[in-house]
Amino acid sequence: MARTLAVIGDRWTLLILRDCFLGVRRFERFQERLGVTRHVLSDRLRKLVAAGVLEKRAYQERPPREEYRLTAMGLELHPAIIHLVQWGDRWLSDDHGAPLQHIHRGRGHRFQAQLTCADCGEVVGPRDVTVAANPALAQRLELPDEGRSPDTAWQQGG
Amino acid sequence: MARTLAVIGDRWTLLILRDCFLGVRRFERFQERLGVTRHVLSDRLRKLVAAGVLEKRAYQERPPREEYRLTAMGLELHPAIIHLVQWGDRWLSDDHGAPLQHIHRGRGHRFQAQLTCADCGEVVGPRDVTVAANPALAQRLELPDEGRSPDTAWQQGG
DNA sequence: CATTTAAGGTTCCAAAAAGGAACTCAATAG
DNA sequence: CTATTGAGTTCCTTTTTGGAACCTTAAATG
Repeated sequence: MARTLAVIGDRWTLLILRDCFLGVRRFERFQERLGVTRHVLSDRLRKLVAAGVLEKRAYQERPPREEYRLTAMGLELHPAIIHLVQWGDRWLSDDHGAPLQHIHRGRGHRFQAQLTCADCGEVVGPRDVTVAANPALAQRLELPDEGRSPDTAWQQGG
Repeated sequence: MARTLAVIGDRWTLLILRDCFLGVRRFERFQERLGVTRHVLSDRLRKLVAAGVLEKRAYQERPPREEYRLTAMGLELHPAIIHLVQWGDRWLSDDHGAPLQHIHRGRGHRFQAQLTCADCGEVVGPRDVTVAANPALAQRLELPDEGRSPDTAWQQGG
């Protein structure tokens, strides 16, 4: 998580990426849509390119103009971004609901995100996922132990 | 997305919530695990409680001691957090891989997150989801139009 | 009784990041 | 020759962080 946040964990980066998924590619468009200062936008785009999340390519040569596109790495942020957006739509909407709805293309109905296990296809909730130390590594990280195992410790019981 | 980021969009909040899902509940534990300054931690916890993502409850009265737990709202961030963690594990791991692995409890195998449609159960990728203006709202937001419709504009097509 | 320990914070000041507005550069349009 | 567009930089002010010390309640120790 710390690694992920080092790349996308600041006030603007996820908004930039969200706009990328909506088709925005150009500096001026990001700037006018987000209201971020040009300075910060320039910095964030440069870092995203350096991290491999976006790539910069010329879309014309005279005059030289550049655009930013999601790489394969960037495209794989899609599930996380969808879930974050839908969480906000669900819990933080004002009276009228979200301004945009997600649609499942090819099916035509509304798209509601759901987390499943790629191996067995089951829908999973928070209590269905637990963690284990990577056997390939020495134990670098001590898990907290306040009398419960970590897999149940999040529960509201008590 | 802007609404979501107003709640969870800073350098520390998602790390705090990740630790919540790992069973951490107490101020001191967050502080020692994350290395965040007490000042910032105090501020973030207060804001998360105010937003309804965490709740503060006493776990003993003499001396008074408090702990922080995920609410229903907070628990629903689980899919987003899982996806973010797995994205980092996949794209940003050093040579040895992630320190922790996710396990599908009750199945016993590794858990690999996958985004599906809650309506029809299909696995969906970036190109399967599109957006439409909420019909219940006037069109407040102009989508970018650089010669493509937004649903295909993200594609790498040349 | 004075001291120490523990949890859960505040306060204060220096350093880093973000906001705002103007300026640059290259090329094309009028 | 002047204005415009796209994509940035530069400079300066305001906000946020980081670091370290201090405070409070209450029990435990000597």
